[in-house]
Amino acid sequence: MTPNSPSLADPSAESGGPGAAAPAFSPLYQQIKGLILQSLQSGEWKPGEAIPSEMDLAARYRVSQGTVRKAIDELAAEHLLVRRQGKGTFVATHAEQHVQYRFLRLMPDQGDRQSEGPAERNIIDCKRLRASAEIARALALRSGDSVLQARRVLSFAGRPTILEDLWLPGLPFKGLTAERLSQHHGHMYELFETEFGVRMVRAEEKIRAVLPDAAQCALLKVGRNTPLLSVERIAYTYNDAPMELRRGLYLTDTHHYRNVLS
Amino acid sequence: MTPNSPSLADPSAESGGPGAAAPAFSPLYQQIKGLILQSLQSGEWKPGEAIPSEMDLAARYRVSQGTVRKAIDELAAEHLLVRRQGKGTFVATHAEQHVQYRFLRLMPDQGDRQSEGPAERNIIDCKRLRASAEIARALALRSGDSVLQARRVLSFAGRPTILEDLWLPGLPFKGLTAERLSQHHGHMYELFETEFGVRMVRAEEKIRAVLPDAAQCALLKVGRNTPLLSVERIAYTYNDAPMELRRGLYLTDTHHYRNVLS
DNA sequence: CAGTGGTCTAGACCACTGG
DNA sequence: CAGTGGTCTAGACCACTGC
Repeated sequence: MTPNSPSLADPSAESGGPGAAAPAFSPLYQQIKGLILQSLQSGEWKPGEAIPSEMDLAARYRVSQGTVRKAIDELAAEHLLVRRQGKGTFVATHAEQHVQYRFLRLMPDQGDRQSEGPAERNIIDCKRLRASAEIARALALRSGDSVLQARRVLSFAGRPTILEDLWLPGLPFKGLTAERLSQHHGHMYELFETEFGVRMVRAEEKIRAVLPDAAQCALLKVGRNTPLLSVERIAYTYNDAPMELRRGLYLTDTHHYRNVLS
Repeated sequence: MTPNSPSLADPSAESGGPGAAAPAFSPLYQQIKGLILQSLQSGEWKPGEAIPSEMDLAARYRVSQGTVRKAIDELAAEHLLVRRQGKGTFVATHAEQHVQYRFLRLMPDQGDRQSEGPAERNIIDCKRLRASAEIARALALRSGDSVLQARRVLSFAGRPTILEDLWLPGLPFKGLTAERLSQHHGHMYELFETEFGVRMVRAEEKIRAVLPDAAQCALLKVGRNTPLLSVERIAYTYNDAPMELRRGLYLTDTHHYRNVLS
């Protein structure tokens, strides 16, 4: 293959118009990355499974192993793939012990999550309804589209600590019910993966300090003057499609939201 | 050089004892990375300056360009170096427009920071004192060691929004005064870099929701029942040495703390 | 032992910057 | 135009896993 010729895919193929972008050189390994991404999206390789070896992929795409390697490097850095020396490269999954809490940043002030024990999950509510304009915008739907809303409380050591409301697009999550959620032991994103083929790969959170309303007080068993962390999350699957809106209230008297700036 | 022989540095050199670690194979590029890191710490290459070209470094360390490249790749991923195609590789600095706010995650709900305009900074207080046990622990000092404490208010569009207390180890920041802080226009970490040779490279934050005390209310001009975001930060320089403890109170009625989970 | 990912090299060529 | 980082290749060898 001629080096540097964008022959596998051409991201410069735009609709044109005034002020169209420059020729947009795209390195080979980026194109390979795109092809691997496509296979991940299409479900050719499922979460937890091994993808073909670097040599196999190099042969398949007619490039050198080093080029495939660089593509996989980036996908591994984005946590879409996991490399295991001597074994292979695997599709990342939420059903792994050490990745379980990648998206939950609330930590106990003393000790770690191990010592704290597993969270107790209580589904309060789960129903289908029509998306409001606000929900629709967040999930890239249209107002009135079917959405699934759920509410739950997470408790640590018997103490209610997190109250979460979440909204999911109705179509991809057809068949999800309160029973299904309650019966499932383990993490929600694990269920989404195995039952609905929806893998969350990235999320954005907006955090504020708020005071709870009466209903929230009752569920968290706190007074009206207890300041709470409001955490609004939008989670995305492959190709940046929003797949979940989640609004959490965190009690932060014995826990804190941990963040690393780098 | 013989491949894979850890001849440049030997991280396995430990104090021994029972349960001492295995031989600890260390790849060449990691050793090169360590050497570059040393040059950064020692100030051989200063923030904003270019480091030698990849070819020069390869010759200097007697390895191939590819090995140097991989070392630089990691340092660039950690934001310690910045690559600029056609120009060179530069030591990262806080004195760059697009990196200005890497450590401040508070964003306006509407618009971006550009439209909001620059923050107004008011130094309330700045004094030297002896470290309490708590402060000493956070900064890896001993109780009673000299520390510098400062308090300031940041306002956006004339509205007080952030109240910050910060503690710095006395020794590295000898000569820092309230005047120096007030006169400096621009960012604090920029001042630390240029005036004291202390470059912050990483930080950890613990976030909680709290209610303010009377003094905090007065400075932020809010009522006692206004929930605020409490952000406790420890910032680290090279080699993970803590160099700053900062406690911030953020008003989140028109702003939010933004975080990306990936 | 074969198969996997991980490291290292040497060399060619490309894209970008600035004099 | 020379110098820099960026890409790509081909091949050798190392470290780790599991049969």
